[in-house]
Amino acid sequence: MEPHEPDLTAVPVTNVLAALADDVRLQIVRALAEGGESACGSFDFGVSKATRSHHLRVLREAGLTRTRAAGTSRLVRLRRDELDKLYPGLLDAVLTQRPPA
Amino acid sequence: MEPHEPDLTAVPVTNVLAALADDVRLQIVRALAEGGESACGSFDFGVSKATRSHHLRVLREAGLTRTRAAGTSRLVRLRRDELDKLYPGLLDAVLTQRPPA
DNA sequence: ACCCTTGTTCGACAACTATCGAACGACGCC
DNA sequence: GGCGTCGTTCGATAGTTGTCGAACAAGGGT
Repeated sequence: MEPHEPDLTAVPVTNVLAALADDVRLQIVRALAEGGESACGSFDFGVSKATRSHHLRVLREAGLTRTRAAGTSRLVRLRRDELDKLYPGLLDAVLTQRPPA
Repeated sequence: MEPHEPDLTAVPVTNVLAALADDVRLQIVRALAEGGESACGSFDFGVSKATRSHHLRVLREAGLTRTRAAGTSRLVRLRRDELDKLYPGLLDAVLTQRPPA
């Protein structure tokens, strides 16, 4: 089964934005941006593994991440270069933690 | 009744992104970015006026636009300065028309 | 071979959202 | 005052999405 990793240019902008417009997924993206390639299991944000798997699929199908198998785990990484090339400033704008004031 | 125009810093990023993650709303935002302040009625993107009104409210409540009454119309404008300050690069990244290839 | 760990998939369910027509309200104009 | 325009709000509906538990599949270790 192919991992469904689309060409980023083929994904409508609205899909990319929708993928980022969820708190859990944004936390995943932040963790990936900071920690680099990580196993799915490392994202414990208070949701079940079924839900986590769902969110990872949404991110993957929106062209935001790539996944590869590694033993019994799967390693996920941000497609940062492509993202920055196609949407310069988007990730930076979204990832930056804003001051609470 | 106040027009519900929140402080941008009080709006969660996910709300801003969700507001942009819709094709109709993105067209509205693009039109505003190009044409400046415009009347609600100038956005005819194949939806009813009820739906248009709904989308304009979503944009307003996400802090993306401001609305003011002007006679029988209402003029909407993009809060571009604030947006660019708080999320530098976001609008630029999203507004740029992608090459179809 | 067995089991444990890691993820995915499958319903199911609740919540949200985009859409519409119709009713309503506000304003300007004749 | 009366009418037409512009826009909002209401109620309904169909579709999408976030969430879960349970079942399943694939690997690694012992």
